[in-house]
Amino acid sequence: MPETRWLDADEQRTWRAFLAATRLFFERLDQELQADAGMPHAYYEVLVRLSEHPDRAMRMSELAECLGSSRSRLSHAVARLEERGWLRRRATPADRRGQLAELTDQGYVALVAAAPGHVKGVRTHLFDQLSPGQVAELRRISEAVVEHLTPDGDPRRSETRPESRAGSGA
Amino acid sequence: MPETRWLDADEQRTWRAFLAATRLFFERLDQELQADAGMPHAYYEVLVRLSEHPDRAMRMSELAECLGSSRSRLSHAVARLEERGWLRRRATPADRRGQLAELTDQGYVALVAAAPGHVKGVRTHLFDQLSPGQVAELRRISEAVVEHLTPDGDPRRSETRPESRAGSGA
DNA sequence: GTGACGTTGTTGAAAGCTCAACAAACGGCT
DNA sequence: AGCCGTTTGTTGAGCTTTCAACAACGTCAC
Repeated sequence: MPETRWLDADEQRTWRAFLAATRLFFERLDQELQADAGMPHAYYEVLVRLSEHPDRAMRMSELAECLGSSRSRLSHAVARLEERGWLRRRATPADRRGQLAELTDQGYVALVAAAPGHVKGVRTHLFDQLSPGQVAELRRISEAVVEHLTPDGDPRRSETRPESRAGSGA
Repeated sequence: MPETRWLDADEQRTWRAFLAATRLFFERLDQELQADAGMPHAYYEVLVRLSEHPDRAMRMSELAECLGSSRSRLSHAVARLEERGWLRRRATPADRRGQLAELTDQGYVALVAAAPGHVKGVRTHLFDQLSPGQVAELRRISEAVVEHLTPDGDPRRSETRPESRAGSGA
């Protein structure tokens, strides 16, 4: 086994700052969303992705993949969201294994109500704290990490274009 | 209520890349740590902080603060870690409310065993994917976000210096 | 068609986190 | 001393995530 290359003082500081920043940021975002809209960020993302897709419906597996979620997690989440009436499940036409998750009108309303506060949080706690150059660099950094951690041929990479913009923004 | 400033296409792309990167990265780190050392990253951090402190012991409240954790979360975590024999709780000398969390030898051994694999993960999945300039920028970005989200007078900001380096590295 | 293998989605249990409520102890004030 | 507000740490319930197991279906070779 090769010798361990420990983090030097600078790297250590970067690493801890990164840990603190992401933790503080995502916790804050989650708290705000929970308080304002009664849902965790993970659920919000489900609604967003559905709202951007034709018919506001998507196959479970496709949805899981573009969210970077496990099938199990999505299954549980969709069950909860269905209880609240924010989406419903339907069978797929061609594949009898498949399930479609479809956003309901009620779910769309909940999304539209939640979106402004959420976008405001993202701006206030992230973008507004950075210079334009830092935003650009953050994107390159993020894309490098995603590229590294994404298995080849993963469709997630080409799913990043904005689709319809209906009631989302984040 | 002021008009919502939605994310434009560029911001949207940055935001989604950032989401994907942090999710992929932290999930991977957690999986590796769970597989190699049988603990989630949150627990690993507890052991690290204790190992860096004099006597390998810290007050619960201080520990919670420097970890950016709620007292409740820490309490549950410490209970679990105590069950495994990786730390123990002791009363504090001067304050009868206080509890000290103290790393055991067994806990130290577990930490030393886990550290190399963890540091390797941090390098492989983060630092090695970035140029030196990007690492520096990531630090500035992170520190800006931390500064923004940290209540004034929060001691966390001055807790970032490397203490002893004993068996940690991350 | 049959069989082997991969895919899809769900389920239940265990683990971790959040939140609100709480008891115990501290500190300052009168 | 007594009182009041604050701090400390814990607890239990509820919720989300993980993990392994599973049933149902599709696909491909034969």
